[in-house]
Amino acid sequence: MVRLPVYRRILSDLLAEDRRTVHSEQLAELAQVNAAKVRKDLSLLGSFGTRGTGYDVGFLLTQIDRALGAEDDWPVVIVGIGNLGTALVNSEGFSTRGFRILALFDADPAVVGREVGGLTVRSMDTLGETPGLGDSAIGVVATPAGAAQQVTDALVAVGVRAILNFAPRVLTVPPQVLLRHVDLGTELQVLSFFQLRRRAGERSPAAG
Amino acid sequence: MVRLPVYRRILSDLLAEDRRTVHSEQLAELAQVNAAKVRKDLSLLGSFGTRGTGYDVGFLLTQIDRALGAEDDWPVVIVGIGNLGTALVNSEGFSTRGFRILALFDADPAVVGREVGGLTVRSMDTLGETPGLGDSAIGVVATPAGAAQQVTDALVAVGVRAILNFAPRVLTVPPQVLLRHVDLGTELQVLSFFQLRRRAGERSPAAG
DNA sequence: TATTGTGAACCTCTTCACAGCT
DNA sequence: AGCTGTGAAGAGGTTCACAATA
Repeated sequence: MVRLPVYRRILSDLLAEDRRTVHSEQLAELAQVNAAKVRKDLSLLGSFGTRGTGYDVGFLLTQIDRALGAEDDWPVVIVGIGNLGTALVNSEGFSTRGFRILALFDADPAVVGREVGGLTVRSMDTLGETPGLGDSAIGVVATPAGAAQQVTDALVAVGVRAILNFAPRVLTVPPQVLLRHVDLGTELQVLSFFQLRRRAGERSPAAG
Repeated sequence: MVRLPVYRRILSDLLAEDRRTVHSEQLAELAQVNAAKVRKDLSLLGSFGTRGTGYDVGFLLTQIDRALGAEDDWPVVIVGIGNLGTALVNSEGFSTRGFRILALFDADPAVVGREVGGLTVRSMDTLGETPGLGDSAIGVVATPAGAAQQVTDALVAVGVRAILNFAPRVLTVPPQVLLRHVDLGTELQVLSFFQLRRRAGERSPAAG
């Protein structure tokens, strides 16, 4: 389920605040969804709640991690170590929860050799020599739009079967490759679209 | 519709390649969706296709822009000018299509005063003095997790009614504020989740 | 002929509502 | 009494399939 990572984030925050238990209504409010949905989602993992009390935060977290494969080992390679790539390297979520950054690549000779987050940035043409880069690896594209497709092809060529694209360019991949696109500008557009619709609703409540 | 920005991105790329027309099947493949869905989505905007031919790329782009409010003016303020914030400032999608970066803020005195993308980073306590910061403004939170809620409260206090959160922390906002969360680590988890499920399906095809 | 636009069927996700457990 | 887990109803989104049309 696509909402599990959201619950995970919430539970993790709750745990940091020493909250031991939580019930579906509270989770629902924090996740901006309906309480029944939370219960249904969580019941998919098994019956981990206690009637009358709620869910044990720590235990639920463990169960979600299991479901998300966070106990597996997912090697990650990041291509394009500009501002965005650097932000990703240093982002907590990229080196925990089963993910392990294997190598960083960049085409720019000025960037190659630089140390970022404890790893040395390597030249793109050494991609094929990366040890541990099997078909379970996830490739992250954080290059400018112009280089994105070429980089993607290179990743696919060395056997990467899952790609997370942050470049503002539509990519094409063979059918066996899983592709997910996060366009930062798109997110902004989605937000303004909802805001627009909401305002329209305010002006003409009958339409709601 | 939440897919319009995706079509927009594709059309924009096609236009850059001098493609003048496109039909629903092609759009569908690039957007990784079904052709009927594309047609239904687009027909919502009006009847802009030509039977037997397809859609005019440039014209369709204009129509999507109109629907997305890209002809409106959306002032954007970004708080947290680290690697991620800097990437956002420089990202094409944040200064085009109706968006206009109004001001940049950071709490770190070492960052305040620095020039990023043609704008001078300002101190957080000057937030309230930003001219043009009405209730149509969008606030972007790109701070570390620890500062995110506090920054959000400050944005809400000065009248911002739409917030895009990139910090890995669940935020709470009053009901009248629109909140959207992009957690970069979450995206990675969603990808690995699908990959996990796909592999499970390969091992036991009966389950699919 | 090629492709759109769309009613209708279908399906999946969401929400309700409550029995069942603690 | 409080809250989960879930069948059933409902809503919304997706896909089919084809008439309409360039």
